[in-house]
Amino acid sequence: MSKQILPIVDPCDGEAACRTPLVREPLSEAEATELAPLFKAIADPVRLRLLSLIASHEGGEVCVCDLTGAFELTAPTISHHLKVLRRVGLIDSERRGTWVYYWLNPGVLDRLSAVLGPRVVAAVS
Amino acid sequence: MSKQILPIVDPCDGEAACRTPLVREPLSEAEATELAPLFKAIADPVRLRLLSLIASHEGGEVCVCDLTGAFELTAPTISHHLKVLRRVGLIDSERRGTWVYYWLNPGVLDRLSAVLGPRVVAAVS
DNA sequence: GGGCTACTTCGACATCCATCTAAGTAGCGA
DNA sequence: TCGCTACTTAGATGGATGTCGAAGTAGCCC
Repeated sequence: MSKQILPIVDPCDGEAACRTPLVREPLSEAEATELAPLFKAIADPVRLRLLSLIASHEGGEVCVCDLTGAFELTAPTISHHLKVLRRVGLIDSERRGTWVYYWLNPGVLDRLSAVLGPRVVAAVS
Repeated sequence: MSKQILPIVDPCDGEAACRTPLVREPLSEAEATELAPLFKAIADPVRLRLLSLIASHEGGEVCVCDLTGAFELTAPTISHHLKVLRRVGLIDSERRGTWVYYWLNPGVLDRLSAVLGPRVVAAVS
């Protein structure tokens, strides 16, 4: 009846900041300098919603035209926010004909989650 | 031999933004407005390191005097960053005699991690 | 009380940032 | 090629933010 927690997935690129949560040991200056821009990118209500709209969308990608309608903001402003998210690698985009599609880059969000939290994907033997 | 993932811990205060990760369904405007300031608070390399120093410290609390030495910044600047972290509820503090001690407020960091990530603490039957 | 230490608050300043309008680019269809 | 749609880039602007020095507050000890 003993509980056993076995981490089986580490969606990590091998860096210490990914493997070790904030709470386990002090973040180095280099790690903090690398992570801060990622958190800064999501530290805006519009970008949080954009990221969520993109990440949760059926099919994994969204046309910009589907995003602008969700906000009372001009198209350049939405474009600016998308650029911020793209610059830090959270999302990527491609033009296909008239439209531009955005999708979530896998792993990056998981890494941020892993830095903050003690939660681990676990399996049982 | 089937893997089974049973969430046993949900360090959540009951709000939707906590239970449901960003990737599962679109964040509401209210949720995004509430979460953004929290991410903004940790979206700075100095505050990330401060938070990590506090969170990972033996005994759970740290004297400010132990923090200032870790940075090449003036005391007012450190004090300012601590205030930012405290304002959003990530940390709390108390004066005991000459010194002021800071500690991590439980749950808040877990909640942010839960919003970003699909990772769940799991147990096995 | 006087002086010392440990912070915090205040005020200033330079920089960054979210937003807008206007203008630019890219594809499509007539 | 002309016009239309779908963005993106450029430039401007008001507001937020990180940092500092100086001053304020709080506790301790002589």
